[in-house]
Amino acid sequence: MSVGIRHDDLRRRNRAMVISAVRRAGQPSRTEIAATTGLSHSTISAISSDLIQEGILAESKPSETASLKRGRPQVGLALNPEAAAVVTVVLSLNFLSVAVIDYAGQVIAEEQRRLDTLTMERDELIGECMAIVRRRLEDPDLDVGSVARIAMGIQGITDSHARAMLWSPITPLTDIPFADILEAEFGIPATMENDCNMMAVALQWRDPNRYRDNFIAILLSHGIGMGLVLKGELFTGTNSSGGEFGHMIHRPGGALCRCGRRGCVEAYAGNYAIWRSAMQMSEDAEPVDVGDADMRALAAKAREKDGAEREAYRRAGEALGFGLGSLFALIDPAPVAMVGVSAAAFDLIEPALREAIAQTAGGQHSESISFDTEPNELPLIREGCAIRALTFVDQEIFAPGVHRAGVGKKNVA
Amino acid sequence: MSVGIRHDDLRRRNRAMVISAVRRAGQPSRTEIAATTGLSHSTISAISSDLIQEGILAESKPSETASLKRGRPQVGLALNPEAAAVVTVVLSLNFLSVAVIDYAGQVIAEEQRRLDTLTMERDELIGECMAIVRRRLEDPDLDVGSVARIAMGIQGITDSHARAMLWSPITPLTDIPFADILEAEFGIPATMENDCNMMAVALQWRDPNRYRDNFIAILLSHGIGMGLVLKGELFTGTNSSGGEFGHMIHRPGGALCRCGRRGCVEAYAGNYAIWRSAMQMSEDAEPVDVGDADMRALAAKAREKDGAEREAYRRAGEALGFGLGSLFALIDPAPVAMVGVSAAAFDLIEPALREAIAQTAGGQHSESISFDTEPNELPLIREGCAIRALTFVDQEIFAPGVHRAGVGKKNVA
DNA sequence: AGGCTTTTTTTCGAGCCTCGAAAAAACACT
DNA sequence: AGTGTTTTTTCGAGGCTCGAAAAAAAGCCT
Repeated sequence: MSVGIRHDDLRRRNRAMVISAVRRAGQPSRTEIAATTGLSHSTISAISSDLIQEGILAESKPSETASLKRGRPQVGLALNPEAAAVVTVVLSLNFLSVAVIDYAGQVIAEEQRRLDTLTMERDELIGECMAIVRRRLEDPDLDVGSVARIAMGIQGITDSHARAMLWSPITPLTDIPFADILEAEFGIPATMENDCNMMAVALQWRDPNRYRDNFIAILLSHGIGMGLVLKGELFTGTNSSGGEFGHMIHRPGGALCRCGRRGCVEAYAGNYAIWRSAMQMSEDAEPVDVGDADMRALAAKAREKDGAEREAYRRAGEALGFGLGSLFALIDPAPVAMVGVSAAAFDLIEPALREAIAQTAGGQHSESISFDTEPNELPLIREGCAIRALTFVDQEIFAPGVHRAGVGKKNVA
Repeated sequence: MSVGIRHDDLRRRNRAMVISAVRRAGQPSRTEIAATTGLSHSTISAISSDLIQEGILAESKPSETASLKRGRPQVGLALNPEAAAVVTVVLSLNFLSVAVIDYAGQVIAEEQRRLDTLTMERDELIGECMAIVRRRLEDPDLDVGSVARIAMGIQGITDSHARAMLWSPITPLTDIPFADILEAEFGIPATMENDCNMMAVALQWRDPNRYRDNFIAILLSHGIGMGLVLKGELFTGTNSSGGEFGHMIHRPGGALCRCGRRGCVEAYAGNYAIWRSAMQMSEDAEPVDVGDADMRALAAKAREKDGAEREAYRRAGEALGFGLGSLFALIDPAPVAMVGVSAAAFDLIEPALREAIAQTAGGQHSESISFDTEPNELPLIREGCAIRALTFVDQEIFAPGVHRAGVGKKNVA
């Protein structure tokens, strides 16, 4: 079965545990770390001493409130911002955004660009992505050698190994191995992440109380995406990024979906579907791209008076509700975050959604279903990418299996 | 987050690894174990020497083919059958079955009983279960002290901690904490497992090549159940045993399901649903219990000539296909095992099922979807329970966190 | 038969790692 | 300045795994 535990793994894992504890807590003292990890003070002392010498951690001021207490004051441990850096690249419809983030998680540089993703050629699209990253890496203020990871996020389907974009609504192009391309271009390990998965990662980071072990992040935008966390871990499919919630079948043979099939949840709840329904177009009408401003206007109209607009949102809620109900039948109910422009219209969606859920098996524990909304997905996606990349550095570079990064390599004094 | 690794955990885990390697391989030599676990020969030697002295393992003849080779012959290690025993209890419609199984996995005693589960009172049902277990435990041939675990399996929903039956189609009774009752009665740790989950466990055990990391076991019987294995681990819901595939919504507001809701997959594909449809009864008709013999006759009739019977199976296939398609949209396609009486009629179901799947997002990787059928669910459920219980003994009793079972306690010389 | 080769298993010392106890350090309070 | 309190480091003990070497148990060959 799985492989045995070697003796060296022990230190590796406990090192990773200490780093992770510091990343979570911000400026914990050694005593606090000992408490949260369950390891002894001596062990924490030894490990943190190593990490400080390697330039991964740095001592900082203790937490302010501590000065009121008696006894030797706690010494805070913090991530050394200069220990490494990561780059996030978020590619969304007509928009490309890059950020450089230090090891402590602070954004130290960023750049954004508008581009016409829907019509760009393959080489052009890849070229733009490479160019913007190169510009950031050539910044004289940045020590390129310290960049340890690039995490790219994209709306669409990625493969389960986070290497390639398989399909995306923002471009007709398919199967672009962005991770490999980035690695070849810059010699820095890279991943290609799904946008909704990164939203889920970010939510878990922002509010670990609400989003801990099991929760769902749903992107209500042009398409419908989902990031799913089960047992505290991001759930991905076996071949792809998985969680194609938007393409669960709501009504067999029903409305035409952007994916070419019929009756998907998205064909009722995606922006284009709501628009199509509000305009009283046929369910077979070709999906069209609707701007955020138009969607906001539509929501306003639906709030104003009863009519086709309100009915369109009602149908979207119904589709989402039955979809969630089916999902909940499989995994049991969990907190849900609705993200994206249509999350701002959740007031219009919610009644029908709750009504539909109540008709499903998942509805029986409806008390544990609660919804939160966040209209702006981009900051979440970037934050998720950053956390993904930083966690990789924590675990794979600063706590490697072979004691490689140890003695010799001091990134920073 | 999660807790650090103490030094003692190391031995515990490697002990568990060795035991598990022996259980999988049957009679591996120390060298083989070293190869599969990745641990050194010295470590394996030390651990297996401990385990033999504690009576958990025993040396046996080497594999027969080895005698042809030169060099010191391998000594096979096997589980000591007398090291412990477990009891499995499987409760299904009108049928109760108990087995006592030795540590090596051999059935050493069993007993079966017919009873009218649908009409029995709570005390009566519990009483019958306790009585049959007590009879087996009082068997003079059995050393009661060696019974280390009771695993009970039941058709229906159990809680996620495997303590209680929450709801079951075989009885109107609900919320029976069988695990607690068994523990209180016999002082032996017990669990209450879901039948489909145990089917999945058994399939993984029987054919680890086909059923390894991701697969689905579906019970086609009176109701529709599912056991789901993802990333090699049984997937359960957060509140319940989860995987209520049968109650995903196929057609919102559609046919009446036994659960009282409308449009569930089961309301089209459960035995009662196929029967109802074949008899051209209304979709609102109250679900009735259909015997296995009647179902087999129905399938024969459907094969014989086109008509309402064949159409009923077609509809069942369609519902299952769309349901699987939605499931595959979430988790990506995986091998499927169809179990239960209607699995014998899978030839009637499959065409419509494949057609429906092809219309869903999950259908795009249809090459990786393959179906296997197994008409008889009971042996699978019992086998799953046995493996569950034995694995528990392996991990929690013979490789405990605190080095308790070590020096003092010799179950057997 | 007896020595040689081959393969498996055990033994032994070295090197790590974690832990508990005790010591040291750093500050507040009196 | 002395005392009390809390945090951090130091130190020795005990375990664990590993690699190398030795021992064991065959078959093979002359």
